[in-house]
This record gives sequence, structure tokens and C-alpha cells, in this order.
Amino acid sequence: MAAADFLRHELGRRVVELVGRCRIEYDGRAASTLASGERLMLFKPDGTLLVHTAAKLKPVNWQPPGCTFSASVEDGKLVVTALREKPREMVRIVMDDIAAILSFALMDTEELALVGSEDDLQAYLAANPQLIEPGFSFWSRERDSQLGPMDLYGEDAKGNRVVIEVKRRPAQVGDGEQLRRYVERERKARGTASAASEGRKEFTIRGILVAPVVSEVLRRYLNDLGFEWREIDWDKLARKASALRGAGQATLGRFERPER
Amino acid sequence: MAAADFLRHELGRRVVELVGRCRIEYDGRAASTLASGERLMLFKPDGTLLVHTAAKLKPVNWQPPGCTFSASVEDGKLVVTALREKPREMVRIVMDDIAAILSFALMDTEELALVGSEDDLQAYLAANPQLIEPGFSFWSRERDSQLGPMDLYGEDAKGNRVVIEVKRRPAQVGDGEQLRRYVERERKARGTASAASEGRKEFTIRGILVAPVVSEVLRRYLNDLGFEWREIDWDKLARKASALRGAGQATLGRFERPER
DNA sequence: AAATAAATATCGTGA
DNA sequence: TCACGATGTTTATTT
Repeated sequence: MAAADFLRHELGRRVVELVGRCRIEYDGRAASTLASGERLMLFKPDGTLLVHTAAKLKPVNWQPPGCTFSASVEDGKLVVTALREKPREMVRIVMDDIAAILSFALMDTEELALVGSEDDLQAYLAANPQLIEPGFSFWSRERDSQLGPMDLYGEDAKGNRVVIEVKRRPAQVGDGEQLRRYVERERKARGTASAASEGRKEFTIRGILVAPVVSEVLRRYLNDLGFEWREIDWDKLARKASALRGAGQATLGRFERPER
Repeated sequence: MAAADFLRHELGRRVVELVGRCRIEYDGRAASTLASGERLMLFKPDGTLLVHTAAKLKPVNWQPPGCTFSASVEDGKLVVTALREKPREMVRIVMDDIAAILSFALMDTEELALVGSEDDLQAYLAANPQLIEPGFSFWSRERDSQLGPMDLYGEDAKGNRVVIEVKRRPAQVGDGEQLRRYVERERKARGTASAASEGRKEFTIRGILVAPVVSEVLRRYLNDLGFEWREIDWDKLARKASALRGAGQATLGRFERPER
């Protein structure tokens, strides 16, 4: 079959597009079937498969990069499969009717430049500690600290340690749980340290959640745990954050590291 | 321009595909720029935009359903924008070179039938309480309970209440936090109830996490909190779960509801 | 390879 | 409309 021959030659080499009426089965972490209908399939050279219908952003079926494609003819119908190892998953497409088969090279050496990620917002906060409160200073950001996973770590005007969790989106209760775990781990580590070396100053460890919006349920949750929150509208700051990203990290470098 | 005219007629009516060299800007919750390169764009009738390069599953730029498309010509170049309200976001595509413009109707009345979701696994557990432990029985599933958000709720052989959190994938520490929150909320509610009505029997409230894999860190976390876990390989059960899905719910219906 | 957390997450559901 | 939780999440990063 000409279609199968074309696919066998193009799959894995160029971006292949297949449009038409088809049935699709998936079996792997879960399993699905999709009865006959018209869809648009994309097979990328890196082993990615996307099956799109006329609606929604997410593909109705898909396969992440790394798959092996194969094309065959069964009962006179074109059958294309995408096989993935680890986890072992397969998508099998049976074409009832082919509307179009195309292939494109899609040469592209450029990478997306994105600003406004959580990392940018962390950097902006690090360069503007007064956004947390007067007299506040940062010790470290997650990336360059050995403290364990937490977004920002610092010290307030009274010398209390502060663990800060930053969210770029409206915060929910799960984000409060994350902060709780980090604060508790830090309190535990601090407690152990104090016990080991007598006479060491005892610190209170505060927890602050920073997000554009903090839901009412989350506020109650944080209140119950004795934690705080700050609502900051990143939209107004995102551009500055991007401009200050490098400067923010340089500034952080001037602060001393905790002695742990 | 013929291309712009074609797009103005087709955008929002059919699935439109645009292939070629372009520059792309995004501004909204975050912001991004993408220098000139060859990509494949899909514009769906429901206002979805996808921009795909030759690699990766996720589009390099996109816009969820509900956007307004517009096509124009600037400096002799085709410009297509996708505008979204709430949040206000825009993707702007400037075509340096057009390789192809196509449109498809993509008639499709079928819906994906998927088995092996967390909901299926809950149903399977509900129909097979002995998978938790001998003598265990379920009271409710989240969908039909008024208890608040938790996956499964039941009672062990000794009359203790048990909160169960189900995961279809390997569980992580965050999942333990979720269980913790549900158990604590239940303990709190139970405590209040007991205080209100004297002489009521006091129940211990256990927490059990059920997942195919429970990581070592999570096990420590659960142990510290006095919670338990069960490792269940859903792969062996998914098919049965789908067959028993309806039966599982019917079985649950025969159990009494908690009196809260 | 496993674990951890972000994402312009998206998507469905329930209040 | 908002909040919450699942997703066949995917992806990047670190251990």
C-alpha cells in the first residue's frame, strides 16, 4: 500500500501528519478505546505521537517522546502503532479512511525564552525582601542551598528563621501542606542541632506562603498552623523580575550561608 | 492577501493548519518569545491554538479553548493572533514564510472510553475490601459521601474508622500530606462530635495510603505519623476493576451511612 | 534510575 | 465562578 510505504519511509525522519477516519486503542498505565471518527495525527521524529480531535487543547490520545512507530496493512486498512518501553504502552491506530498524509521537516534551532516562571519570582523576591516585611533578609534560594527543598530561606528583624514557599498561581491547600512539611523538617533539624550543641540560641521558625491569591480555606489552614501569607500580584512585577533575575542571584551571593 | 482571507473564513469554523517559518510572542500569566523557525500551528473551532515544533509532546506555545482568532497582514507578512479573556492572554504569530495552509472538518461524535482511572480503582477496592485487610468494610466513597473530600472511608474489624487515600501512580510525599490533612480533619470533627454527645464511643481514626509503589521517604513520613500503606499492583486488577465498576457502587449502597 | 516539584499546566466536578 | 483534586499528566532537575 502506498500510504504504508510512505509512512515507513517518513516516520521517525520528519514530522508526519495523518488525517482521516480512524479507530484508536491505547493500553498501558491505563487503557482506552476510541470508536471511529475523524482525527488529526502527528508523528514527530523524536517518537512523539499526538492524536487531536476538533476540540480541546489536550490530545485525545498520545505517546510521549521515545516511541517506536510502525506502519502496516491489515484487512486492507492502514494500521499505525506507537510503542513505548518503560512503561510499556502502545497506541494502535486503524485507519478507516485517509483524508491526507503529509510530512514536514520543521527545521527549528530556536528555544523558547520565557519570563515570569516561579524561578523568576523567587529571584525578584530575593532582590526585594521588603516585600515580605521590613527588616527581612534572605539567606538562600533552593537552587544554591544545601538546606533541602524549600523555595526561600531567610531571617526576620528579630532573628527568627523563615521558610518561604512561592507560588506563581493562586495558592491552594496543597501548597500549604508543602510549606508545612518544609517548616516541620526545618524545625526538626534545628531542634536536633540545638540538642547536639548546648547553649545554642533557639530560633523560632516561621512559615510564609507567597502567592497572587490565597484561598479562604487555605488561610484558615495556615492560621491553624500558625503560618502566614502574603498576596503579591506578580503581573505588576514580572517584567522587573526578569530584568533583575541575574542581579538578584548576585545579591544573594553576598549573604552568608547558614552554618549547618 | 489570499492566505489572510482564507484564514478569516476558516478560523473558528474548521480545524485550520498553518505550517511555516514564524516568530511567536506570548503574553499573559507569563510571557515568552520564540525567534524565527519552522513550526506547525493548529487552530481549532473551539478557540484552541497549538504550536508544535519537531520535538516533544507539549506544544511550544498554545492557547486553551475559548480564544478569539484573528488574521491580518502587516508589512506584507501574515499575522495571526489568539486572544483569551480571563486570564487575559495573547499569542501572536508572525509568518516569515508559509509552507502550507490547510483546513479540515474533523467530524467526530465519539468519546474516549478509558479504564484504569483512580475512580475505577476506588470502585475495585470498594468491592474488594479484603485487599485492605480482613474484616474491613467501606462506608462511603467520595463521590457519594457528605463527609468531605477523601477517597474512601470505612471501618476495620475493631470498629476503628479508617480514611483511605488511593493513588493510581507511585505515591510521593505530597500524597502522604493529603492523607494527613484528611485524617486530621476527621479526627477534629470526631473529637467535636464526641464532646457534644457524652458517652459516645471513642474511635481511633487510622489513615492508609494505597498505591502501586510507596517510596522509602514516604514510608518514613507515614510511619512518623502513625499511618499505614498498602502496595497494590493495579495492572493486574485494572480490567476487573472496569468490569466491577458498577457492581462496586451497588455494593456500597447497601452499607449504612455515618450519622454525622 | 528514582524522587521531587513546577507548569502559561489542563480538565472535570461540585458547591 | 471558584476551589479542589486527578491526569495515561509531561518536563526539568537533582540525587
